Amino acid sequence: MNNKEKLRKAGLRPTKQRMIIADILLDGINRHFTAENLQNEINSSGNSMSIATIYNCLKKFRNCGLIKQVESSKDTAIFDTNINQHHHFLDEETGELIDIENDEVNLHKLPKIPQGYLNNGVEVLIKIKKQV
Amino acid sequence: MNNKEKLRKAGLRPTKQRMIIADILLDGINRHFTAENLQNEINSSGNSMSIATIYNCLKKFRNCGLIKQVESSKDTAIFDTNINQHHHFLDEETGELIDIENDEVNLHKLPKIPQGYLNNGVEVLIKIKKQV
DNA sequence: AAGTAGTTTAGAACGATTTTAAAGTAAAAA
DNA sequence: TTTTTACTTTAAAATCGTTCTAAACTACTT
Ligand SMILES: [Mn+2]
Ligand SMILES: [Mn+2]
Ligand SMILES: [Zn+2]
Ligand SMILES: [Zn+2]
Repeated sequence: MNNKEKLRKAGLRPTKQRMIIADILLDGINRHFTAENLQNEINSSGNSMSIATIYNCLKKFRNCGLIKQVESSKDTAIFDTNINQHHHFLDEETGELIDIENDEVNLHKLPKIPQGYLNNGVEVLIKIKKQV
Repeated sequence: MNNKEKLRKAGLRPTKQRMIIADILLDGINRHFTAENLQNEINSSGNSMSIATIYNCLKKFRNCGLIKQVESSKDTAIFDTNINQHHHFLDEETGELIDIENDEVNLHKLPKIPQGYLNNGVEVLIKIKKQV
């Protein structure tokens, strides 16, 4: 399925801008990135785009499940092209995230989900720091 | 150990403002809160404090390990008085966090820590959503 | 082709957080 | 105790990521 079809299937009009972003993000290589990172990639690819459009687009892509947003205590939103359930290493010093595939973690015992709620995904974060 | 001693031990001068905050946060009851939540509690206690001081203080407390900051994709920082290693349920709709004690989770299989790094803490986040 | 609903954009606005710089306070030195 | 020093608090301004506004544009439908 090409990117135009992916956008259509997600219910999004394949505009020029969304195609530019899809071509960058949906190339099968997983990455963690900010809106500014993406704008730099867009610029490097010889295109340009308003930051408002980039935010609009990332929000749409996220809400359609084409990308994810990572939980982060940094003040800049971090997005993730790996939409499979997976986990992360986090170097808190640098903010660097490294993917951990789902089958590399095994949760043996899980607490009971609170009354009236459903489990909607489990994420493991392993904080790491550089060895001295 | 009283709060004045706790601050001294953490290397912080026990100023009037830090004592007011310590009296609210270090009462043994665990909570998740924002800077604004804390300012409201300070006001309710008959005191008042500049928001800059509240941020200064929260940063110092966090860096000293008296409180933690939670990983969150919301744009407002969320702090946690539970400084033990523990986990969370997160209702993504409301942002509500519920503590999971460390012994309620058992990680059977963990990936190898990347070369040159040390494990610096594991956090499990269980996203939950209200049952329909 | 014409209509319409959705999209892009520059720039303004917003909200959380940090910075500034001056006044105040706690601890150390005398 | 007084003096000195470094640290802290504050209001206000600045900063920065993100969202909003409203006008121009474009994709899709009729
Ligand atoms: Mn965040
Ligand atoms: Mn912000
Ligand atoms: Zn990832
Ligand atoms: Zn907690």
